[in-house]
Amino acid sequence: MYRYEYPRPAVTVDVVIFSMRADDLVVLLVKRKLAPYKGQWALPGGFVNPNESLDRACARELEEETGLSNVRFQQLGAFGDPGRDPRGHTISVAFFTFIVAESAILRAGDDAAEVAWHPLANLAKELPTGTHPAPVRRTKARAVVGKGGKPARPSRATKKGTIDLAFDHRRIIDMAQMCLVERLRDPTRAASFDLVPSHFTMSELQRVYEVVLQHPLDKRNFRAKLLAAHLIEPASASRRGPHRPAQLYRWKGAAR
Amino acid sequence: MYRYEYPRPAVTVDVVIFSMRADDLVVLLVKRKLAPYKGQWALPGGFVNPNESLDRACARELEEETGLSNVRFQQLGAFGDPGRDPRGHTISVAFFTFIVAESAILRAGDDAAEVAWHPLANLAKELPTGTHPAPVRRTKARAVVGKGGKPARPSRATKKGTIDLAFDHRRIIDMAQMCLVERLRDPTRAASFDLVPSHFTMSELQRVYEVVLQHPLDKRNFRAKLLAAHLIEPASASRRGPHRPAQLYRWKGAAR
DNA sequence: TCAAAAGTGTTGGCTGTACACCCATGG
DNA sequence: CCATGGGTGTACAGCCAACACTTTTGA
Repeated sequence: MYRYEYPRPAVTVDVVIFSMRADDLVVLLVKRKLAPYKGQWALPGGFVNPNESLDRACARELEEETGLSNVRFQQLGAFGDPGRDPRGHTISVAFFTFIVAESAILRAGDDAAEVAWHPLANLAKELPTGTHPAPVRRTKARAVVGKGGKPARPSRATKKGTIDLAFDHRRIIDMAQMCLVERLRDPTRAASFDLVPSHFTMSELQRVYEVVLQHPLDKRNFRAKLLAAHLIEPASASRRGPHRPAQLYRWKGAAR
Repeated sequence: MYRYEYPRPAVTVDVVIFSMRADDLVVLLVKRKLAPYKGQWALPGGFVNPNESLDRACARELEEETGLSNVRFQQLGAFGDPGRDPRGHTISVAFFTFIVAESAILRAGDDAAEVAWHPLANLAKELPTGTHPAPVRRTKARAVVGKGGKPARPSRATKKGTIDLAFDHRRIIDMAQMCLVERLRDPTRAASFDLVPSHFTMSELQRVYEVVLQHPLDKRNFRAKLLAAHLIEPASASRRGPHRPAQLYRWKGAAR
């Protein structure tokens, strides 16, 4: 038992980790082993320890619940509406980032019954005041890329199979997504995310952009803009499949 | 006494309110009546009450300590490094905004011995790792505006008269300033601040921009850009001093 | 030789920036 | 009539978006 002269809200951290899988923008979620929201999917996160910085708490909770380490985050903001946690007044500081799903070895631990990537499209939308909105549902695994220029309209029918998240985590994810899109517009800021493996082709990087921004990009413009930023440099050539081999690039300040 | 099963950090809010006075960018500070940092200047702020949203806590604390109300904030982020508060682990959620100093009626209350606007230039700089940096000191009340294009270099000598702030408040102010500058670049976002009174001339608004951005702007470009955004509309003409009268404008969605 | 992805330049529109002179007023 | 700030337009540069064909490879 811990005693304080004045009441204190609890403080948690929550982590939004985006990635791309099969041309879908996905988020890393854990299935809660404990109440509240037992059995529901939620963002990895948990309570901040005494004298622990927010960044450390974030890294620790992520490691405990998903097995991931060595991930660099950006702070998204604090969420403190009363009622956002049924256990009582809880303030959550949210962080977000983007990593390469393939390089992430997941291991459910601690309060997590399960860890998995979920396409954003499969998550039930937050009710934005008023009627319950139709959940987004894609016709195919292939994302909006190449769909014409505008994001695909979600189908109108409330298809079941959409996942309701615990707490206000859907809202946090929405804000993180907006923030991610914002950062991607500037290549310099975008470079602080692990959008692609250490060595990558232009097309690979471009595909990530297209999935996150939800619209197709022009190959030549993309290439030109990125090279103009002088953030990447050529490495050695690759080959693959029945195609012309592509030039590999790496980030300029890269250690490996 | 309040008891919890696990230890909890304390949660506070801090408010950075910028304004312009005599061509200086100023911040609203309170002189602390209580320990820690008793007698030192600090941002208005304080502990979050049970079941109080962060925004409400922010508004309440501001009102209690400075007498200001009806101020709309933007969240800056959470600051939670252990050691930032000598009383123990404390997480602060910071907010910021810009208001018109002239329309603000200040009244020190609560834990504040005094409330006052302070030019940013008078605040001691944060030590950025390494040697103690020279505090900024302006030669005149006139800010950097018209100084050539680049911000003025601070003089090298550690002039006394600079104010050391409590806690990590200097750092918070620095981040808030960066964020404010960022927002001002887009007129749409800038409109969410009270940069000028309800009716204002182009020059008045431009002067605010120049003080915040710390460099002079071109009159014609400024005017053109702002009118192109369709955010303001002409009101009725004014006159003043021995000059040609200036057109008054107001924000388009404005109530009054 | 075919399918599939890689690679490559130019153009037009828009946006930002630099720049100088006349105007209306009060004193 | 003069000092003071108000008001106006144009020209160039850089950035972004649109656009189509050739190249290289494996099958």
